Amino acid sequence: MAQQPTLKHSRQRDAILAFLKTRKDHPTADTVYKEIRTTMPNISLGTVYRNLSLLSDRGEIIRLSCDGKVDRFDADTHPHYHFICKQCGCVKDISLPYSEQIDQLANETFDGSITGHTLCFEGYCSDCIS
Amino acid sequence: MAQQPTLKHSRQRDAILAFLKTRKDHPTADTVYKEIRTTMPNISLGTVYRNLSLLSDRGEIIRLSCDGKVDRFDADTHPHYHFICKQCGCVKDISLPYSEQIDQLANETFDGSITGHTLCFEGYCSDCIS
DNA sequence: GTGTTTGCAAACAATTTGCAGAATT
DNA sequence: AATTCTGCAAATTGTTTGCAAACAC
Repeated sequence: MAQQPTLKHSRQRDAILAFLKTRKDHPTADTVYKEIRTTMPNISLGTVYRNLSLLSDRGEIIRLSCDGKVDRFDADTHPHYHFICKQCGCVKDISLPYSEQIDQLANETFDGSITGHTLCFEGYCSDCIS
Repeated sequence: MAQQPTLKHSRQRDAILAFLKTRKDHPTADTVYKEIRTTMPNISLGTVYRNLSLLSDRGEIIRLSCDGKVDRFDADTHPHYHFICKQCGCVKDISLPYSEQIDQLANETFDGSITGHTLCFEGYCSDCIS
């Protein structure tokens, strides 16, 4: 779709990607911003948003829109499912195998072309149950 | 969760629900607003939002957050799956049976309690393919 | 009459964007 | 030197909220 302009290196982008790789809790842009700022104090929120978009456009990270309000980001790019807690809003990975067959199945009766799907479970996380 | 205050009748709410029942394309709040305004010119956008939230809280309609940006609303409240077009953004119903088993399956390895899921397919709709 | 709902406008939260200067190739 | 990238601030978008008047029961 969008042709890629030559990509230049940037300390900021490196830091963002590196940080995301250390986290399994699917941070929001704001969380990324606040964390990175502890080691790189003048990074701006705009830069964080720009790089998160750039990275997810290039498939180096995944953008999650589970809750319909805040986007979250995941450095684990292999297709997998998520869970969102109705109480605290935390997002976790679900260890079910990703099913390509369901796309075929859906395609059979669909007047168009299905290329993938996102599946988000909801309920209460272990912390919110107790 | 939230205790229900006695519900009073409102022409606006009736109109919104009636309108939604005539549509299968999962309109956004803004679409609802613009449509209703053709027959009820001084309805306000705030009222539309308030009633859409109220109706979905009461389970009379469903709020869809497929694309992570705009919410859409559906008067068809029985659990079913959706499709969103990567090109034009239209949202359509998918005629796959809703699977309760998948929640059980996910629950088996999940440290918490899963109560449901939302599944959204993506790809290109018939109009965008040609 | 009491309490809910409305219209309006202002407030809000998340995200995007324009621009001049800094960094990368 | 040519471009991309950054910081900053202002702009945009979608949605929520406070308030006084209007409406429903």
